[in-house]
Amino acid sequence: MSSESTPPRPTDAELAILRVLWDRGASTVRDVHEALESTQSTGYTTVLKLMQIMHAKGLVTRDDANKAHVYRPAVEEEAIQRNLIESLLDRAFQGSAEQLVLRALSIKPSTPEELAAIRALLDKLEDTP
Amino acid sequence: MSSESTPPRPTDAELAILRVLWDRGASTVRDVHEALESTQSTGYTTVLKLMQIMHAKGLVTRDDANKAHVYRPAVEEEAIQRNLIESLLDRAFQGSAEQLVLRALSIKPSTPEELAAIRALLDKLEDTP
DNA sequence: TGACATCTACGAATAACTTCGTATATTATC
DNA sequence: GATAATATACGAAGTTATTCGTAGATGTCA
Repeated sequence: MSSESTPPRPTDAELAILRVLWDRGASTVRDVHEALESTQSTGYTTVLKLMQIMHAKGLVTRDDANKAHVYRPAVEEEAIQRNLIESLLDRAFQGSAEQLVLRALSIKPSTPEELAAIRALLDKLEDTP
Repeated sequence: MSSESTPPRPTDAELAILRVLWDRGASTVRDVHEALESTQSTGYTTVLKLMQIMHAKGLVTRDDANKAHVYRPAVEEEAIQRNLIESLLDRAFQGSAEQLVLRALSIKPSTPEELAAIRALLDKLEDTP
């Protein structure tokens, strides 16, 4: 039954747009463009074109009832994150999630709360193998 | 003093070659090509060209004393891994290393030993803030 | 030395991603 | 309804990554 269609891999520009959509929810091109303006400096039509491409790829859905089309993410943030991590595991960590985790934890100083959250997950993983 | 020159970002093909060099140590183009053959099916001159580009970029060093040049990695595996993780953090996790760790841990079932290693690192992080 | 194998150098084709200008359609406003 | 504002659609250029064929240099060995 499970037809697990491999979620498409977003490019960098696409990922930036997806993040806006995940954060804001349904948005017009203008919304996304303004949200990205603080960080990047891409033209309006560039964002438009990218979102059209993403629509063709099935990364977003689109409601064109009104003049300004409204876009929504068609992929789950968690699924994309999982994909990106698996790709990174294959390419740079020989598949070892633990190496990646160790490396990630040593990059940034974490707050006690964050460390506690990770510890809690470890507990759960050890309990239910 | 620290002139922390940002390590260059390897592409996918470059990363595959770097992994061979990290594993095997000093290698000729032929060595790398043969090592990659099991996984990919890239032509010899393709690998050659890539390694020449990597040399120009400073990703590898080269000893051309003999006819077959000998290449060595010029960047540390750990530094590249750190870079890739930081890039992924910025692009997909809003900088939250914890989210990435939690996601990574939930992907693959880990052995008790691996979980213990992570736990040990957590202990260390909590002890020395 | 001469024939053969092996290597590097180089140019160039292909594909993917990103960018934006221009044209055209739609909506709002006076 | 005319004008301005705003939207989409489309084509195309620039960049980067990947690929490989061919030419020329270098080494091997009988």
